[in-house]
Amino acid sequence: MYALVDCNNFYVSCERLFDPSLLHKPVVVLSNNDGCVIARSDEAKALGIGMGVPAYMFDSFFKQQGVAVFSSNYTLYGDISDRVMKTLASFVPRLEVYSIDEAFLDMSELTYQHPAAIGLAIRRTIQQHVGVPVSVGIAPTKALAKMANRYAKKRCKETGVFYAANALLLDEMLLATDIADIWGIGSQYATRLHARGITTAKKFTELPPDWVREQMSVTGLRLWNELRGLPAIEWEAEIKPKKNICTSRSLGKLSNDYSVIKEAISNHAAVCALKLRRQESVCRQVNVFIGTNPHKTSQAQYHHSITLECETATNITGDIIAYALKGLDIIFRKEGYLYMKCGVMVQDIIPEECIQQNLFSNRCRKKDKLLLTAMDSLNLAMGKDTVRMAVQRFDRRYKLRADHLSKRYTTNFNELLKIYI
DNA sequence: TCTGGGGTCCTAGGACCC
DNA sequence: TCTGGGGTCCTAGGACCC
Repeated sequence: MYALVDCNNFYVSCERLFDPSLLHKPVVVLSNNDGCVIARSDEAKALGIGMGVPAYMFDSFFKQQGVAVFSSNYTLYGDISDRVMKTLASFVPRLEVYSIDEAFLDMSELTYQHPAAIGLAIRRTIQQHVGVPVSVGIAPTKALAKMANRYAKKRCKETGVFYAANALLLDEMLLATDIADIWGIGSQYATRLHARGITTAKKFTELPPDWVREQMSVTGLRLWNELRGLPAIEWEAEIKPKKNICTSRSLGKLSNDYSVIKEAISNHAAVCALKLRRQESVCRQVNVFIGTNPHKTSQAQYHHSITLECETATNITGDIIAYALKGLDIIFRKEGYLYMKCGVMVQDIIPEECIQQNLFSNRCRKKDKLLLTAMDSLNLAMGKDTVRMAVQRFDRRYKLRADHLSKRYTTNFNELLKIYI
């Protein structure tokens, strides 16, 4: 038996934590650069604000309806997420953190307690210890637990917990779940299934397996088995090292200033290198990409990327920046284009201890490593941009929009919540 | 009348997730 | 002025090997 615990409207709940006046009011959180809506409170959903809608189109609507708007504050959300996960871990021997606001719990060893009672206890404890509301779905497989969670949000608003305890309840849930709301069925598959008259999860489970395999590959077949109660999706308790690491951002405003883009690419490359070091990996390829604004169809479009092979697998900031800038130099076209976004991706990632030294290199890795360790620990202790490479500069000339940013209440001493008495 | 039978690796593209 | 930023897995087809 598995449980899926999911925080309700997570980013919104994080903002409400430090401003209770936001409770029962429409609240939205925007993506980076205040681009589009990525989290909505129930009240905002009820106003018809869709997921992913461009924020600028709703400016006046937000004002008119009294919608509270926030820029995304990942420092805050990350810290609240850690607290939720730590609390969840205290309930079960096996926990799989699935995303910033969701985790699977293996309930199979907790036979001395009723699963629904555990679900209720989890919800109560998280509310009390962290302060964000969660929903709990409990069922025999991961895909069914996902579905049960959704079902709990819709049908069990009071308790926030749904336990698919028997075949009858499972069937009820499968019948009530739209095909498009199944985990693993996106818009493409939903359309294909609809065309065949498959509208509910129940009907999906009644399809012949050969058809599912042919139309939706082994992934679809796994899902089919899962929804019939047969576990087919693996349990991933430990966090696996990433196979690709990407850092990219909008530039904040359109630009074709090579030196500004160079600065941005250097910063993205440095973050990639740091992410590599954190998971004790090195990469053998560096990819750099730039692009104009695809929404501005009236303007000339240019999207290009290039991948460079590293001489030796590396996670050294200076190396990754050098490769990225070399790539940028090759793909950058100034005349006629205005760039909106750029980024760096490191690929072909292997564990740090597997580095094959280049036979002709006289590089001293030990020295590099000492320098980077010093740099990382300084940045950890004194703020993330304290020590940086010269090309990254200190006078950021590109800046994301974040006009509605809340404080980093839980992670920065200067931004603690102030209470006046 | 008639052109083997295995493999592996890589890439691009398509689907999905949060 | 203004539309995010990450990831994963699977498949088909081509190149190449013996």
